[in-house]
Amino acid sequence: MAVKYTRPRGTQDVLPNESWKWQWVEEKLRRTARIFGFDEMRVPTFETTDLFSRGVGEGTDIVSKEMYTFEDKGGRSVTLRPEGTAGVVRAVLENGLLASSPLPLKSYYLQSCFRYEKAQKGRLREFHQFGIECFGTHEAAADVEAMAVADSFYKTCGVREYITLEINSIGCKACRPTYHVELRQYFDNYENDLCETCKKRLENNPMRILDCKEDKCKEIAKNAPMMLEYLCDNCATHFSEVQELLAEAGMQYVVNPRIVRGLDYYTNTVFEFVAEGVGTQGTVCAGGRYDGLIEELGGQPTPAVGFGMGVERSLMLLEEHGQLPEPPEGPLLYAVAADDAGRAAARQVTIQLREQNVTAECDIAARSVKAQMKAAGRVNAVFTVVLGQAEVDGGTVKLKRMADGEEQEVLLADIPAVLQSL
RNA sequence: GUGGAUAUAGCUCAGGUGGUUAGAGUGUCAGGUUGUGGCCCUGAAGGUCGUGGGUUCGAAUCCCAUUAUCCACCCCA
Repeated sequence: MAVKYTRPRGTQDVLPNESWKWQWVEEKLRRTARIFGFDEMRVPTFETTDLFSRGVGEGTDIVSKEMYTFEDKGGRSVTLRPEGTAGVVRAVLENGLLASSPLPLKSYYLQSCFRYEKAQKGRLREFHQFGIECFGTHEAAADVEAMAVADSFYKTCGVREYITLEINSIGCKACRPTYHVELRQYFDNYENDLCETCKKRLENNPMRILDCKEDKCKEIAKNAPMMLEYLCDNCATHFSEVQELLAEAGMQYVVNPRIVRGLDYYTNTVFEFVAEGVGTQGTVCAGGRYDGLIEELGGQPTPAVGFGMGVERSLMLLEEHGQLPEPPEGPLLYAVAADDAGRAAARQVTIQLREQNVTAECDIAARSVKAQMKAAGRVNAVFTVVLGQAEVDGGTVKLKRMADGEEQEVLLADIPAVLQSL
């Protein structure tokens, strides 16, 4: 009796006919990172639970209700990473990189993350994030370089024009508290008109109200004081430097004073790349500065900036705008066998080509010539050759170009050389 | 966590008011004579109609429950 196994909710299979898209995007991301001088960092899929509750923030939705947390056999509480930054920071500290490697330290990652959410379009429980982190400088140039990585990636993919870069500053330890007081005072006047969740936010994190999607809250928030008006001199200067450098780099952006990130560690500059029509999940890449996180996780106070980019969402965006390339070519040669002598010859040619790093295939399913030709067409083979006793005896074969059916006669022994010269 | 929709072949879907062996397209495999793909033609395989109950002589079809999926809210990448 067959039990049917289905994949867990919110997960996805990438099938053979789609995997090339992933590889293509991944390669582009890695290449972009390399061009900007970021090196890959690979960290564990799970970490001590505490790292995330500390790093991401006890009060955030991610930590309070979306983590895949479990106890291992040793009784330790571990968690599948819900985001990339905390783990990277942990690794950087644990390996003493801030003391031993040249600063700024620039690294990137491409990995899956896990969040226990109700799945929908563009929102999965296991999803993939590309991200970069830059440690050791508080300069605005670092903020802008981070944004430039994403900007450049989207540009080379041909979708930059469908995406808006929104930036904001949410202040620092010095100026945010005063703003919070002001903000709370403002919202206190409207407390009864706010939605239920916002009433709670009023206590915990009043800035989140600015971000609320409820009409009534939006209406109230319209006239609320903005963080930008309360930035201390340092933050204000920093923010205007960011904008100058963005302009200098020719990067289109808009200031959106309502951007509030959902992770606690952000300070100062925050930004989002927002696209239309990726489900309702418009944010395709988001990040900012997190000058307090390293200290929070036990390191020396160190400024840092980075972002996370949703790979699935970016892929959806590329697909939607027809910016994915044609599927890759199949094997350069498919050697078709007509009889036993031909089978041996086909295997031989295939082996030779593969040894020379040329993609080649032959039938391994004992199929008819016609079926083999069909198979060759299906795998997108560039050339085919039919081998049988006659070819083996005569030593010449017809190399057929599948695209137009044109055949050229070559020596059986010359096939590798001919194909390699193309 | 909240709301809405849907569940029939690998995929996309038909199957008025319940009635014999549940269909199509596509995909897969095999053929259309002797050793050649894409088009065309033929055939085959493939479904306990999500699952469990109920109504009925009889349920893919009506009712209830359950599960799953999708979409949206929340939140986020």
